[in-house]
Amino acid sequence: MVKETCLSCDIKSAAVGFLDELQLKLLGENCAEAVFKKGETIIKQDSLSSNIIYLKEGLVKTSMEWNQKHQILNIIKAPAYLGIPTTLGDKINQYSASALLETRACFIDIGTFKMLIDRNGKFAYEIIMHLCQNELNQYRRCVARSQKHVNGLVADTILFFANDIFNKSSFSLPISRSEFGDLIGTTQETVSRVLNAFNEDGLIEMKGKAIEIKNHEMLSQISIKG
Amino acid sequence: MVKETCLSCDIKSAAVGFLDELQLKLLGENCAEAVFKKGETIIKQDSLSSNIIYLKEGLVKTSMEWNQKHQILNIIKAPAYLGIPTTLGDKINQYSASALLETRACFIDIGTFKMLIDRNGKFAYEIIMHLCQNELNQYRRCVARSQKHVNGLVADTILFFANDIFNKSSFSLPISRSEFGDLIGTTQETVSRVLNAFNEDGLIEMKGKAIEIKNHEMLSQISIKG
DNA sequence: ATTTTAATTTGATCAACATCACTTTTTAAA
DNA sequence: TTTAAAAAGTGATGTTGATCAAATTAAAAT
Repeated sequence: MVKETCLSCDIKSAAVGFLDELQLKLLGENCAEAVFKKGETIIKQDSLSSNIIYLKEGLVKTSMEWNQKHQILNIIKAPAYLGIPTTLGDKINQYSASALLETRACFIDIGTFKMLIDRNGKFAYEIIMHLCQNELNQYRRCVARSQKHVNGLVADTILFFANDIFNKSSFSLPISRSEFGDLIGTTQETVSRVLNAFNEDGLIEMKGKAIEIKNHEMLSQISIKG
Repeated sequence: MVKETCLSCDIKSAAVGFLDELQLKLLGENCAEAVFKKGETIIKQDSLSSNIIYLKEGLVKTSMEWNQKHQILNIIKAPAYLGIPTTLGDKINQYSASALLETRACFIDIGTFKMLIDRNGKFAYEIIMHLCQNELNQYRRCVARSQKHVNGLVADTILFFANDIFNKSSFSLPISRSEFGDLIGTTQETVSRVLNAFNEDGLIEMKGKAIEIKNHEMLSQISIKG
């Protein structure tokens, strides 16, 4: 198998787009691609953080465990970086990441990543922008989660998958009811009840994991009102 | 009044510590210091974001408003940067910041800040580290807030002020009961009740805003158990 | 000093959602 | 195909903390 070089990669991140040929070569020599099946762990909380990860294809959740409970922090769709905060911010991984769908990921050596930040200001700036936007999103999620009621949060999540992840109003939910609960800070039972209520009311048409949005308008209303 | 130059500033950030003389001069020519009284707004949500702010002295809260309710995102003690995510991540400020105590702050021109990132890799790397650590803290706070009960959150907050902000077990709470509620996602009534219960039980000694921790051990237990 | 305004406390009631217990359905394994 | 195991649905009950209402205290303003 011929190793794909970063030079020829057609799904470069915005940051990598600013690297020159030499830097791309350096990156290519210090990264490795791996494929994760649905459910497989990519980053394990409490293990040593060792690589920056760039997702080329797939869908990933990040989650943090605390007192046996765990909470989903984020759902990340390729192409995107994964785990920069936990890799650069701490020696030990502060959260886990696992594949929600089959996922292809490049593992980039930290030393190389640091070197690129050091040598290429445009690269560094793109990484900074990315971190800033991430943090803003995190703030928004956190505020929503603590201020909206479950109906609003469930509506939010359905719209999130439809609009941001799958770009269509009909999709297969890539998470269980229990994970859905971990994402919005509630229990699987409550998620089940709310989803079924939405189904009854004709807002969505649902069979198992298959969801189709039937009333986008009403769902947005519920999302906004909370 | 003689303008204090960044060169002679003795509370430089770690990042600024990596700047050379020329870059320090550039920074000094493109920043301005201002003093905010307790309660004054430093960053206003929904206004245009225009400067990176470096806090030299004081204490600040950042908060996000949504549906008339607002939530405190963070309490930031000088010396520290303020508002990098909202300034670099969006044209419009996504959150507000206001002084909890009298605060001295340097306003740094965005263009200059970007230039420093571009020209000095060590500077950029320090900023990146700072953003990463911030994001990890934000994750922890968010998980705690949605998984702990109010007793645990109130205990957390008392310990936070004692350990991280004032470095002593006796201090004057720089926020109202209502702000305390916004910080942990509850109401002023609930905060009042819990604080008074802690007072009754001898965990703290409280008179108005003055708080003294009497039982550090027990408070930590409550904080951990949630 | 007195009035006004805001912050805090306290009590009573209520609603949202968790928890528990159990059934049903789906998926995976043997 | 059958069995086992996980996921999802449903009802009954309970708890936490919100909400509403009012009193008290503290802080500003005149």
